[in-house]
Amino acid sequence: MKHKIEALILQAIETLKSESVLDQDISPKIIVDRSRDPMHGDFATNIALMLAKLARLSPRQLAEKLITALPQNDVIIKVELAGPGFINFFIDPGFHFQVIKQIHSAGREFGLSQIGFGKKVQVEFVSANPTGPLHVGHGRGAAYGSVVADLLQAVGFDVHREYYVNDAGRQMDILATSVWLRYLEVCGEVLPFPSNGYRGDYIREIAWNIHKDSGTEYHKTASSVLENIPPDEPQGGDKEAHIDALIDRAKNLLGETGYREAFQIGLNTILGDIKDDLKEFGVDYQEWFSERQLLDDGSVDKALQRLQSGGHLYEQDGATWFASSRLGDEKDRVVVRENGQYTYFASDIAYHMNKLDRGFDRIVDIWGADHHGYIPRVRAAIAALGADEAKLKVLLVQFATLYRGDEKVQMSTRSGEFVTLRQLRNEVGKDAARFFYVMRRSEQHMDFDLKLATSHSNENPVYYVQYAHARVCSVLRQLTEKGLERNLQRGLDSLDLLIEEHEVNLVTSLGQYPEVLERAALQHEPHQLIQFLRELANEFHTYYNAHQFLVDDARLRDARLNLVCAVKQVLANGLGLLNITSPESM
RNA sequence: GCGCUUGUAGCUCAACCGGAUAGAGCACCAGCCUUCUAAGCUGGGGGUCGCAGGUUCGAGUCCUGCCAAGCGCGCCA
Repeated sequence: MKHKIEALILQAIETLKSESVLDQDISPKIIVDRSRDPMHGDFATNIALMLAKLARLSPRQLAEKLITALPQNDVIIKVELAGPGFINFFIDPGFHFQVIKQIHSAGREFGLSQIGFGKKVQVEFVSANPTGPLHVGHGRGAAYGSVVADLLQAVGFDVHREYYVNDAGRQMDILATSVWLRYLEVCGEVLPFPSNGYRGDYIREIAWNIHKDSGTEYHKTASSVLENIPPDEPQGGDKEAHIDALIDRAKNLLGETGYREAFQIGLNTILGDIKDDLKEFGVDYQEWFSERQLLDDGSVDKALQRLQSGGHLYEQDGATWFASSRLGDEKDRVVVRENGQYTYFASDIAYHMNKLDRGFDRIVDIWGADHHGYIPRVRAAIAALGADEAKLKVLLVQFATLYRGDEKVQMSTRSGEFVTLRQLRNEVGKDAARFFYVMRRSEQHMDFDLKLATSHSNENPVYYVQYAHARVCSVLRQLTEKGLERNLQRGLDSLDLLIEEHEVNLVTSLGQYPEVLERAALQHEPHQLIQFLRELANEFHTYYNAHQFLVDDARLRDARLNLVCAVKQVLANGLGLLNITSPESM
């Protein structure tokens, strides 16, 4: 409808151009908005205010001419000039009600569109290091990312969801070594645990399982492990040097293959947990992309060569630098360290080159807000690789500060003290958790009160929306119990009986659903969909309290049932996009 | 110190690429269940949109400065 009016205005402008009221070369952006106040009709445009200067007319004069030039059509019953020069459009109420027919025929498809034109878009999100289970901090990125991806798909993009697995690098070595040291404890060895190691119970579990499956295959004595290892921090040493020495010792004592095996078992176990968690949380990926693969298949080399040939690399202090400051970054960045190892950034350049080479029209990276300083260097890399950096869209998710009542919950992966996503899901349930996470704008800091979220009280707004759905189902059950049947066609033929204010409001809202989806998707703002669903639920509950649906008049009854079934359908569609269930009863 | 993000009702948050009288929920007060689920509805109080300038027909929204909070400024990931 919005687009229809936009088209009409455009025609009117063309007419005025041909009459030389407007210059030929102007091509204004037509903005049509839903009117907030019903007094102002259904839609409004400010186009006359925008173009008044160019037309050398007062806004109201121009609006007058535009209204006159508006082509004949069958949907607009009244056009008004208002205020400083707004043009308000009043839609034929009968036309509003046609949306009920559309909803009944489109069903689950209602609201979907093709404005994405099948463009290929890659969405990468969560990508947490596989060094421990996902915690509630990752939950927001998971919920947000998956809904952003689903929304883009709903409006016609070809979406590829991806998790970048950081299965290389020092953190993974620390993980493997932590597992091995715990394993040695299971074997009966007594040795101090490094302050920089991963201390979570899940490490012990993995160690225990390795011992169960492989016995003493990786067993070495404590003395051979600790011999000549520099002291840990609590003993006055350097914790980094200490853990690095332990990593080297593990590689020496276990040998390349032995170490690799232990490493792999740890990785597989944790990554497996992460995959399970996300799946249970309603998050599905098309691809789990391995960082190690980039290193192993020479992609990182290739990426650096490409930067080299473009003249973007230089040597200094024994390291290789990427001249990112020439491309908008604060300073240049090291890609190959003095010791010959690639930095994390090097593989990230390769990863983004890979994304570009796969032919995505758009690349969406969803990161925690603490990584915002990373954006300029990745943009610089994309530009240096010769690609259009506008293809990259980075969306930041602020961390949720966790509270239990008034008390702030402190979390640290290393110490193993955190609330896992699994715990949250078990306590709150998938529906409430997802709803809660996506309810606010992603850049907005968020207080997540576990006490509130875990309490199954009516304060949780997800129940409010779900309840509206369940109520419609309940009405339909009542209908059957009364021995009545719904006649769809009779209802559709009787839509003109829906004259109550509540009914008009509901139908108007239903008609907005496709616009809401479009906006939420293009602006990457799932909370707009939530907002809409809450409003729709509110209008339904109000209607429910004000009017009886199961009335004696069969025509009115069927018309109303068609309306509430349309509401049910849209609620289910919206909740479905959020991957939240639509219960038949509560 | 520099950079990014945020600042709206007592609390948590909305406000559609600048638009007409800034809206919800929670909390508070007063009402509504012999009628389709009261996890609901109706009404009420509650605001110098952080502060000060600027841009224009019009600013919570854009620009500048200041104040405050979070985050970031490694040859870590």
